[in-house]
Amino acid sequence: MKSRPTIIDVAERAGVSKSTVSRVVADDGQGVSDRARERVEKAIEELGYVPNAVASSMRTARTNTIMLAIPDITNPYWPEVARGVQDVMDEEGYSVVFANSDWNTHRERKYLEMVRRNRLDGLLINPVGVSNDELKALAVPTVVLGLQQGITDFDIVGSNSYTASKTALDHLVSLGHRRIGLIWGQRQGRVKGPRLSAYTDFLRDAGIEQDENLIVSMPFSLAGGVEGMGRLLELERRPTAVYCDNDIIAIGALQAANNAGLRVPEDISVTGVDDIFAASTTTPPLTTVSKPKYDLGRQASRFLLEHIDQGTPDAPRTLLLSCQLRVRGSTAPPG
Amino acid sequence: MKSRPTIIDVAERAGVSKSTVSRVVADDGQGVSDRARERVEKAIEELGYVPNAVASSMRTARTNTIMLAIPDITNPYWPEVARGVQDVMDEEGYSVVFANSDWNTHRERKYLEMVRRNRLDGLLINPVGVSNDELKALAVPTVVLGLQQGITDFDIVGSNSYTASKTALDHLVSLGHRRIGLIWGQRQGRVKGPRLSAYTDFLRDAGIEQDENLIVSMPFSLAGGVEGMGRLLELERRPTAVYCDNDIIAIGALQAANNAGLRVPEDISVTGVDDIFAASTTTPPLTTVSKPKYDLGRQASRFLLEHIDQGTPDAPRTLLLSCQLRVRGSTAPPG
DNA sequence: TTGTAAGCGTTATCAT
DNA sequence: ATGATAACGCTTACAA
Repeated sequence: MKSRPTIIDVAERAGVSKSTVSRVVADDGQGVSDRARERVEKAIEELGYVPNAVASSMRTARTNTIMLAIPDITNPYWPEVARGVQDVMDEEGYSVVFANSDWNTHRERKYLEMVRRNRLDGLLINPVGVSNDELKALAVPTVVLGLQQGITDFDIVGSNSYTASKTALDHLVSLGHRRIGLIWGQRQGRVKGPRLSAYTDFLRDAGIEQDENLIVSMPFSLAGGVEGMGRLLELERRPTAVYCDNDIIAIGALQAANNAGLRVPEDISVTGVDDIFAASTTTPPLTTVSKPKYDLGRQASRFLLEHIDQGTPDAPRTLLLSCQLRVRGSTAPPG
Repeated sequence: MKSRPTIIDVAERAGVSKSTVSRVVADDGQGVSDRARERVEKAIEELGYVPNAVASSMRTARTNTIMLAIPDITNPYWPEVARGVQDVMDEEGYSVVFANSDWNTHRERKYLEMVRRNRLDGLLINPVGVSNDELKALAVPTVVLGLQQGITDFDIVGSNSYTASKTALDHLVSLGHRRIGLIWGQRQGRVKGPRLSAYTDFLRDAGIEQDENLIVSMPFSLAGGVEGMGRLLELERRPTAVYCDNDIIAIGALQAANNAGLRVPEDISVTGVDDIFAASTTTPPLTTVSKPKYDLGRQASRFLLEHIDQGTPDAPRTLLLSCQLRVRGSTAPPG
């Protein structure tokens, strides 16, 4: 049971030095005679030689591996983002290590340490607890996924939910709605939410009277949506439409409306945000604001690769991809 | 801009040798005096030393990293499996690299090569094209996810869909259905499907007349489900219930039934397999066979870790986790 | 208990 | 165009 052939075995077999073998493997178009190249390639073939990336990393201080740290791959929002990341990294010959922080700062910190120990080349992160400074202390090329309060020194790639929310609200208003509820998702004390300000700003600009009672704050879950819609339906003056902070909440709201014997959209309209798969399979299918999830992953990856190759640029950029309103069946003029 | 401190820096600062530092870092409870340990720990602290895993791998020939190769993380079935893998690997200090083959054998082969180059410690794979022999040639601890035809030399962790299908069929029959359609998912010429045999076997055992027309084969997609249900509804003698090969197909079938003006479950019952998130949010919610996706990931990981730690066992095992029937709203006695 | 020293498989520098 | 040779940072016999 002899172990894997090394560059030396190849060199011996080809009758050249390690250096030459290394040169043909690197394939930089460096100076190697055709004759030498041929013999080396033949030897590689015969021995089934596969270069040892670990040894290479040792010398070059590059691992060609990055980490993607997100809260939870099980949340229907993330797989597409992950796929975007995966695809561009793959093209560029990078491996991507996945990490699920589970909204747990402690776990998240462990991942940062893993990045250091394993000398990963970069980090793509949707931070749930770590600060701008901690990220800075990591001293590794980093791009942040999603708009985050307090992130000032890194490139950020997110989506323009402020504008997107306005589009959705505009859709509702143009249908004739004036009394619009908001089920707003609780983030753990971070971003107060472009979506909340979009709501307030929009209503003000549209000259619609604001009503504190129409705003409820709920966890990002089906149950949160159910509960939130429940609250809204208890109101004396019910909303005719409800704008939910994400699709999962919206689906919960849809269910609550159904359970209360209301028809959607005839009796009440509902909209969500994200456009996860399940949003298209409800009855009625959910009108929602589609986030460019896949592209978000791709763009963030491109930025990260730039940082890795060309060093972190002087001024951090914020790239906001635009969202798209997908009008489906859950919205209609007020009954 | 000095680079990261190495074990030598720590040694110097603590006034000991590298070996000693290495010993306290390894923390094997090896012979190290309390005094030495203290000084080393202090030095590590002060310097902010983080061991270089790459260098370590170089010596130990272990990377503490495995690869999870699946067709597509975007398919709602996989994220939970991935999460299971992630969680146990995390506990054991392993990183997991993700790879999406996209049902492309070529891509899949590239991933196998990546496993070699990067000297990964193990592979968890749902093979889409590579053969048992190719996997064997990899010579890396491997566990296969999902029952696969032709895999003879590896541990397999899957779910008992044969039994599960029978349970679902039994549910339908006990509700009174006798004419049960099957929308069967096309795999790329691999497993003919325990689900198909389950169907045939079950009907035979239940003394129900078989009808070729009730079996249609479709791609694993929403469109496939729509189309499949369409075919079934064109039949002179329509089925009163349809058993679908997975939830996505079932959801498509549900939509087709709705579009045809049929009520589910009053006019026709529908069941799926997998229990993806969207299955619980349709109207009516889908009765389905729930696969132990998370556990599947966990179990497969445990097997893999055994192989890594104790070497590949003599006889490959096949572990079939059992599925659970989830009766929801899409099934009822025939109208 | 501690230290010395020999690798691990590459890449990069410097001669030739 | 090619070859010696010195790192890279760690682990692990073996010696002391």
